[in-house]
Amino acid sequence: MAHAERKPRVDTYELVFAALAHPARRRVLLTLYFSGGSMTAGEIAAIFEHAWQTTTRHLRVLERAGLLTHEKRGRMRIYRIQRKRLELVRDWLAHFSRNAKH
Amino acid sequence: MAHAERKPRVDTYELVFAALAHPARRRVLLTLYFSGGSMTAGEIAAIFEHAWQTTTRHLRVLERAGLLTHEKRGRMRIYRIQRKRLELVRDWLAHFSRNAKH
DNA sequence: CAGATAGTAAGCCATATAGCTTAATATTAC
DNA sequence: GTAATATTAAGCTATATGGCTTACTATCTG
Repeated sequence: MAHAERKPRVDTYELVFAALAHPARRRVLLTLYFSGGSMTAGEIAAIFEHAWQTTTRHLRVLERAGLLTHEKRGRMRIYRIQRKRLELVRDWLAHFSRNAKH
Repeated sequence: MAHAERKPRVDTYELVFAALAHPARRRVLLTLYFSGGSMTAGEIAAIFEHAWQTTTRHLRVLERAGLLTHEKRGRMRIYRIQRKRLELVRDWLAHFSRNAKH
């Protein structure tokens, strides 16, 4: 195996689709987007009824998938949506409109 | 099942995104599409190395999500992709290009 | 009819996921 | 420094998922 850094697309798809599989995580993305693209972890956690530690974990999943990034500002973490990453999904979907044999 | 189209969208998203979360299921859809839109259960199972019973289950998940339908033809089941259902995903993605406050 | 073929169903098991709770860490406020 | 605040980390548990294997059903062939 060649040396790292070369994330094959396949794995990326994997992370992204898995991340989008949970309703809470999709909601985080939507909320984030409609709130201007960035929110603190606390603000994000506040939209859910479940324990905020649970949200923390969802944020980690989203970040691993590249759908979010965060930045430390004092004692807060500001999460920012990475819209670009969502294009991966669009790309995948595009397969179904091209090169069709039918 | 010729009833209504009363399924709340939310649940539908849930089923579709969950179905797409597994690489084998995404692959089924792609293979099906690039093979002309329909294949028998056996042909689909043949593309995988895992037991075909496992594929059967994946097919069930995809069908529940509305991404496939099947039709009995003799002792074979012919699975057909429902491309239209994939538009749900596109619709969801579209949220991120509209009405932005930023 | 028997036997082969195409496929699903059901049950078992290991692992993953997503809640929870209880720390722990870091920063700001006093 | 101590306390409060913002947040993550770690560990527990229940449930879901996705493999497997072993039936079982239905259809076609002779």
